[in-house]
Amino acid sequence: MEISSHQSHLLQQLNEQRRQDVFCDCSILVEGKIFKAHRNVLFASSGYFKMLLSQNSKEISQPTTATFQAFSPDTFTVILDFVYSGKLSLTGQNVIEVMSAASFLQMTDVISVCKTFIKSSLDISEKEKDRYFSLSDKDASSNGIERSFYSGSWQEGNRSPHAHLSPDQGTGVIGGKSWSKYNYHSASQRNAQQPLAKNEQKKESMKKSKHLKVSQPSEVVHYKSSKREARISDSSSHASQSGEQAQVDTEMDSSPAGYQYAQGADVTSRSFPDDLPRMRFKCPYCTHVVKRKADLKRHLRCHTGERPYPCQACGKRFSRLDHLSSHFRTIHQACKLICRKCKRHVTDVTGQVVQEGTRRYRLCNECLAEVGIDSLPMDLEEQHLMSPSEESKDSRWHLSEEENRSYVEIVEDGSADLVIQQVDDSDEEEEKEVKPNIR
DNA sequence: CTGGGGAGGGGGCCC
DNA sequence: AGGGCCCCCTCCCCA
Repeated sequence: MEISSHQSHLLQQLNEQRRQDVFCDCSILVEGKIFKAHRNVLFASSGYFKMLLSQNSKEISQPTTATFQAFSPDTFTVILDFVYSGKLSLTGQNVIEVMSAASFLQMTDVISVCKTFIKSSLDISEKEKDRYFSLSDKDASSNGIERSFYSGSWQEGNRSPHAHLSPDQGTGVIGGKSWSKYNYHSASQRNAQQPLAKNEQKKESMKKSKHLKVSQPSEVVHYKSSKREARISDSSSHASQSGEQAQVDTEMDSSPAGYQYAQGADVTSRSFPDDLPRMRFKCPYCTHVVKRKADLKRHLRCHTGERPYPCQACGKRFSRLDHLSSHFRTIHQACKLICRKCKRHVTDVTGQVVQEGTRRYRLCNECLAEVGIDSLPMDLEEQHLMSPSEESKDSRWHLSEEENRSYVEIVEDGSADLVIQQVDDSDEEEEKEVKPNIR
């Protein structure tokens, strides 16, 4: 016969003992703050403590002390509260640090919940954007053009975005049902439903497979092929690891100088010399370590596949605003003062901008003559396309009815019609509608 | 088949 | 913290 309340009661009792410092045989020093705990509980909860305490098991009569500077006392409070209660108090502000700490402490359940939390957070932010575009879609649809791809992920399963618990509010409970109610879409799944210019679809479909792979944590070790990443991975001998847990374990085991499990070891000071920044943020998906939380947030997008910055002109989505800006300048604004044909430097006088579909580039007058284009279009409708940076300053991808219409028309117009325009480098660039107008 | 160029993408870091 | 720039790498296309 099993009494179901026994486990929770036992944990409750242990937590009470911890709070009252009863039978605590372990002290954890985090940035000067001392946490009392029970060796047994820590041993059972954390791979890190398991290693640490098993090394010191012979000295069981001595109280164990561990010192951490890799995370803040607040973060460790969240971790320790989880260990003694099963409840993980995640917020949008602390999730990165908690995940980083959990990775350090080898607490895979916590890592998983953090990942789920981040995913749900990304889903919500994506859905908020999607909802926005969906609202804009009504404008587009009213013009007779369907753009159902943005709202597709919602309709699936009749879920409302508001049915989701906000990551900033919720508390996940491992082993409970609090998280199971979420039915997440991976970023790659979302991508599959997003709009693409016709000429991009083939390319994107190839890249999607990459993203699908990335979105599977168990395969992340195999994801990177760049030399840069290889360099990072080399330091911890990850080549043969296949699973996420194995990866985490290896990080802890094979670091040459850091992560040593000695009594009272100041792990961070061994890992990072004094002249380096003390706080580092480790990616839970790979071995990458960054100095700033913002950089980790940015890096995480390469694992989640989140692409929050769509190009207004062609619909292609980017994970970073600067990449979108670069794309927009290069592809749609013809910012390079180089003749695309002969590669010579051109000016407003010596060259002109040529428009091919949504793509714009420059040709020198000689190459223009060679191609056989010698006149400017006469009856182009005006089209206003803000650069991504201007757009983000303004209304954060807000599409007015007018802009929305022109955007949709451009996306739909995949023809390779050539349109020549006068070079206009002013910030308030007035672009012309794409129309077949070349003889 | 191969080399060059364009475009995309990731990291570091400054403002 | 976010934006943006620079650098580097990879992939793809094309001659």
